[in-house]
Amino acid sequence: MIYICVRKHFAYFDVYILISRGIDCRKRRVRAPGIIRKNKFYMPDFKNVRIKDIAEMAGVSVATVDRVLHKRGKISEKALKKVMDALEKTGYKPNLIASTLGSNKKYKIATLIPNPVLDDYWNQSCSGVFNAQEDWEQYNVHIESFYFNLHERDSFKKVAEQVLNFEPDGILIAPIFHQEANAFFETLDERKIPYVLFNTNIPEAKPLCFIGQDLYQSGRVCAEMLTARIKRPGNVAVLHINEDIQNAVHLSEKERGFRDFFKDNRMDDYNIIRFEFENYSESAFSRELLDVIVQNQLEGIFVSTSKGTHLTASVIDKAGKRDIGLVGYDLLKDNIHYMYERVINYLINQNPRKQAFLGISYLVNYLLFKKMPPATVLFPLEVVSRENIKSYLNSGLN
Amino acid sequence: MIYICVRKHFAYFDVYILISRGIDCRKRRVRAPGIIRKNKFYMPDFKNVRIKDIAEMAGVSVATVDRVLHKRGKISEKALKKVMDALEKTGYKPNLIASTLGSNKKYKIATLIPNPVLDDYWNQSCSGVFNAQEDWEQYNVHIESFYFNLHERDSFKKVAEQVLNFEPDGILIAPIFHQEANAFFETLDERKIPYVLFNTNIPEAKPLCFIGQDLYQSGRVCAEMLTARIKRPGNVAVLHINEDIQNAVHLSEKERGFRDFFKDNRMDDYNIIRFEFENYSESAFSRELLDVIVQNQLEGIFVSTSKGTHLTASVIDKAGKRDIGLVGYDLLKDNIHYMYERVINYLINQNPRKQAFLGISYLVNYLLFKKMPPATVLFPLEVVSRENIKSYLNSGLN
DNA sequence: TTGAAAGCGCTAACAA
DNA sequence: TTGTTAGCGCTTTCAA
Repeated sequence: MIYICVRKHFAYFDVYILISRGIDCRKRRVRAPGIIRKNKFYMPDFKNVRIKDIAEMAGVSVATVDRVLHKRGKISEKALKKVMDALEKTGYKPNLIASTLGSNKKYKIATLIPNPVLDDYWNQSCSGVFNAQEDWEQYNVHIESFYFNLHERDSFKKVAEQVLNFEPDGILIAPIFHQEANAFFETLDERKIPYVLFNTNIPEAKPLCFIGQDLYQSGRVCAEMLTARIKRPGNVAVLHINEDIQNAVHLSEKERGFRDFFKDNRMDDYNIIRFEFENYSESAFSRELLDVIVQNQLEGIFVSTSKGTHLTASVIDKAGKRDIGLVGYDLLKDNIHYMYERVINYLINQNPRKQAFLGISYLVNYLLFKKMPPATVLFPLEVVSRENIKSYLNSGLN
Repeated sequence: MIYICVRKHFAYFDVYILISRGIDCRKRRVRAPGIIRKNKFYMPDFKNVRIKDIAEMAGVSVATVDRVLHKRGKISEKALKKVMDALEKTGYKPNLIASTLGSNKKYKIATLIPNPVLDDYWNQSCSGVFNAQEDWEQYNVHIESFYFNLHERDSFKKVAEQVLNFEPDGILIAPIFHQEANAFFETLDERKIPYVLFNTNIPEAKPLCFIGQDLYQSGRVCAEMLTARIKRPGNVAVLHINEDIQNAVHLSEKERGFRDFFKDNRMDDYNIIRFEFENYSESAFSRELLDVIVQNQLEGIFVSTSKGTHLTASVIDKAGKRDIGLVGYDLLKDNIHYMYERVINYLINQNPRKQAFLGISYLVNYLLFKKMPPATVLFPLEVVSRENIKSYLNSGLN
């Protein structure tokens, strides 16, 4: 039980909280006597409840309370009950600052993502990791980045091995290669190493959290924006331009959303055609795509990948076909260029930088403060156009 | 001087750092012997330099080092030099966590914003404050909200007085009333109370930070989206619907951007007409607006305020004029409704919740960790449509 | 002008 | 199963 004793002292109140066994636990001189709501004591100027207070209330030691809080060691039923009671009554919240300082642990976090050198998209993820690194270095967390080759499954396997050797306390992973990733997750689950997934979801995995976007809905948004741009209905192409088939599911979800938008809005006067380009040389791609455009008299194009977006834009630009609507993904350097050039009309921002940044934050908060992240975080489907693109480029990680 | 002594021990290294006077300050068994860069020692697994280390290097006490670090109290030239030297050599960085814990200070933050009861926009700001409150309460920061009446300048003055009496360590302000706010800022500057501005910028003020949006550009985005929606050029209206003229500058910036978009894109086939509605009763407003719509054969409407957006939508809806394009502001409950109802086509999200949340975060980080926020934070101009609105509603404060 | 020492709230090793 | 105690790195009071 909590008893409160208030004595007026000029403009102030002397406040005592008497906790259980009649112990005068605290005394403070404050401006207002505070209030009790739901059996809990609230006082603006007042100290928070500490472990020590809980211990005194429950008639046990701080170590016992600590054991209850962290579910470690063994505790008698009786002690457990008393502590839980006190916790409940006071609405105890741990002081995370004291906790990190006290534990004085060092945490190692690994990232397992595609090599940023060859791909601006992953380069942006990378920069998100670096930003997080700066934020957390004072908290005794060390982040080590491991990069695999986006085009080689074996590279993923090999680098995953390196990550294991690093013995991280947590990992941020872009699980591009479904199968290889799954094998890796098994090891992680065994060793109880928590991991956060981003960009690509793997349904079988049991990560701390997945960070990404709703791909189906993202396809719908692209359809919405593309049709807003197109003046007269006609042929519309879905282009899957990727280096490997790994992304198959990923991309077809977007296509499904894209097509459903037309269906649901009864836009029967549009004809949607699908094309895939895989492992093409640039000149071959250029030729093929041009063929597609001319032969089908395309009114609009939806590209399902970020890199594919500027590859397509480049072809359209060279062919002088700017009247074709073009919608794609992400604020890559080249995409930004073609947006200003009015070749690309809309970009959906997948925000790789923020995805990575948030992933690290979740990991750190989990390790340091035992704070559980949400199981799934789906980022907003940001529509970027010529007029608002700068506002996105200038805005940080807020 | 820093001396390092490394001894190989199987796969590990015993590392000693010998700091000045030959004191063996630390010994750790680590995986790699670390490196020296720019005369500083870096070691992944290694402890940071502490005040104690500096004190030992300089041959003084920790108290003296603390005095140097915080420029408080008097120190002899000699001691100062020695400490500065050690600080320099080691690249000392304070442990902010220990610092906050040690000082055990309590911070009071006040918010000075319009009363949330009557306006969903400010209600959302409010909820951002509450979210921040939850995040920070365990860190000994107490947030007190002070509300003024959006329609009365005097109320701002009065409540500002109350804020002062509360003696806050920092304030978050939505400075709706230009003049009154300026007077308030003077007092704050005098008393050296830091404040963060959000929503409305006041050029003369010297806040810690301003959080808002680029209003001009926001008007341009609205024009862009509205014209994407409109099928054939024609009359377009700019509607300023507000309860008072205070927002004048605020709103005309948006209008300027809106108009410039048409100019810059040579869309001469559009005719832009401006209307103001002030202090109307709902029925009068409804009648007047309907008049405007019919008489001008409007193709599209741009509403510059969030509340005005659903007021307009309601009129359009009742009149069954859904073919008129409508673009406005913010994810207010009523706006969301009319977006699903296909009356509103696009909303620009000003994100009042996040603006307030971030404002508090900046204030707390400044007070607790001496972390300086950016001078200006302009939020991205988020385009919200029927297809991506859910992704915005579901996403939290990330 | 300086230093010793007692906190801040929590953790964890050790003893009982 | 429980309690005691010495940290974590910094601040701050008090005495010298």
